Amino acid sequence: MPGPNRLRFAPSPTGYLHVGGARTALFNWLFVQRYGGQFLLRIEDTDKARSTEASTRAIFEGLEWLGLEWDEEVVHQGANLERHRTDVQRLLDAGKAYRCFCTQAEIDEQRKAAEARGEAFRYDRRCARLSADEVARRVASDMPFVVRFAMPEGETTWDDLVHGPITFPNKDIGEGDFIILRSDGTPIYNLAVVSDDIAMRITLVMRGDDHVSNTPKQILLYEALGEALPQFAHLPNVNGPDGKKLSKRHGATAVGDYQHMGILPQAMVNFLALLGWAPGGDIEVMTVPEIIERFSVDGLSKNAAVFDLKKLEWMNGQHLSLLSAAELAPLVTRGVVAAGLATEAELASRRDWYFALIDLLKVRARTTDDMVRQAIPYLRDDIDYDADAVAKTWKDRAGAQELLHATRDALAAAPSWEAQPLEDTLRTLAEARGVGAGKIFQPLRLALTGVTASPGIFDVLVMLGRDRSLARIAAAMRFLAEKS
RNA sequence: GGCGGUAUCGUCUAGGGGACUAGGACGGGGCCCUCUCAAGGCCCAAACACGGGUUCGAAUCCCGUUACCGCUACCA
Repeated sequence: MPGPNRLRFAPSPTGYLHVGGARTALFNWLFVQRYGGQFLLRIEDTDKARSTEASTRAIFEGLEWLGLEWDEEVVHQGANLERHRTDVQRLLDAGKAYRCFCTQAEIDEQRKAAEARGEAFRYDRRCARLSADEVARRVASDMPFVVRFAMPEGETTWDDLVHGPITFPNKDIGEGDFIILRSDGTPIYNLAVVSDDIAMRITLVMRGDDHVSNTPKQILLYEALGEALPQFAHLPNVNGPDGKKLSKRHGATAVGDYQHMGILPQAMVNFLALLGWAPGGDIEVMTVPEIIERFSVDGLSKNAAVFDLKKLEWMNGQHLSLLSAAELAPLVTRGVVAAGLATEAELASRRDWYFALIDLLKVRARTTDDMVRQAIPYLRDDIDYDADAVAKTWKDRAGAQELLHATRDALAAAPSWEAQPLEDTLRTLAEARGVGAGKIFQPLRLALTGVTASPGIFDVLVMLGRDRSLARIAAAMRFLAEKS
């Protein structure tokens, strides 16, 4: 096999980068990382009406976030119009394509008639039978035409890297002699793709399953052009929970949405990689280098996969735990600052404390957004009490008040403000009062954090510090006094 | 309608003729740990779409049926 692998991801810039596209890009990238070669990016912007600059940017941003760096310059398909026309001309010169002067209305009529007869429509190639003189005369008189590919007899087969051999009888490919050049002189998708893949010296076309029926057309085009064929690999679709193509109706579909939900790019990559590929063993949580090391085309599966948000969140939690506080800090800081909980400078000024907080929160969070939410009691001066928690934990207001009072006195008298002495203090208090330690911890937790779920109570006390802890308890007592 | 693709627990999948009383993971249920919540550990429920072959033997190979998906444009 000559030359290095050259693969490309070729999205059309008609929206954001959705998870299916990201998965396709990822597999192309993984193949190159694993087997060597180049991963190229081509923007298929020949449909001017639907293509936007903003969505091109969104695609770049999505790929960059995932860490899927591409090689060489980005190719914009729209810039290659001249080559596309030249390739059409080559086909025309070689007699592999011909001008068709049938109007849209005529074709529609034929199509309708065929349907009425219950038959599949196929172009009757009447224009292929026009004499050279007649064609010249019509062209000279400025009669509009499209260029059609002259479909050969026989059948077209390729050995798909994921599906194995796939064969199409040529008579069943599309509507017969398909159009390759519009009457306005612009190329149709299949021609543009082939022309570009040849120019980019692509050796493996790895794309979504929805392209399998385009493949025989493209193979025929390569052959008519006298060019060597690349290999093909068609990845199964990514569907929503109802088994239908993933769409907005299913919730977040853009990779950017997951970034904003606090999903880690490495978790997204890990999750996406497992959608349609399996390493073979029982390993699931992997770093990107581990995925690359294990990646193999043999592990690609043929069947469509359903995107399961629950599993993504679980996986994100796994990756969160894998990262150090230092690695997580920039991500969490962004959220903390955006939520107006603290400034970057404030966090930097007590770095050790901040990192300790991150370590405490990361194990009980599934996203970085969760961490920001859970960090609130430690960053704000005042806290709100969760209504349900108050109703349950401080049900007996007078009793709770009295208990908090005793707790505060005990804590205020603690020999030092560290986890172990604080634990000894509170357990001694519980014993003295003849109650289980939990009976003291929960009301205290609510006073300290406003909620019933938090890290261990001694860690909370330490994170809050002596002054703030005692102040919180005092505030809770005032709250209870007012309410009773 | 035609053509193509796919078919293992609810979901992601392992499995490529005997190692399958079908394994792992998410999710669900239970227990343990425990100051709560997570994390972690242990356990439970849960699948080879159906029908024919081939074979001593089929989740694995072949054919058919069914279901689902895709394509069937002067969209990409």
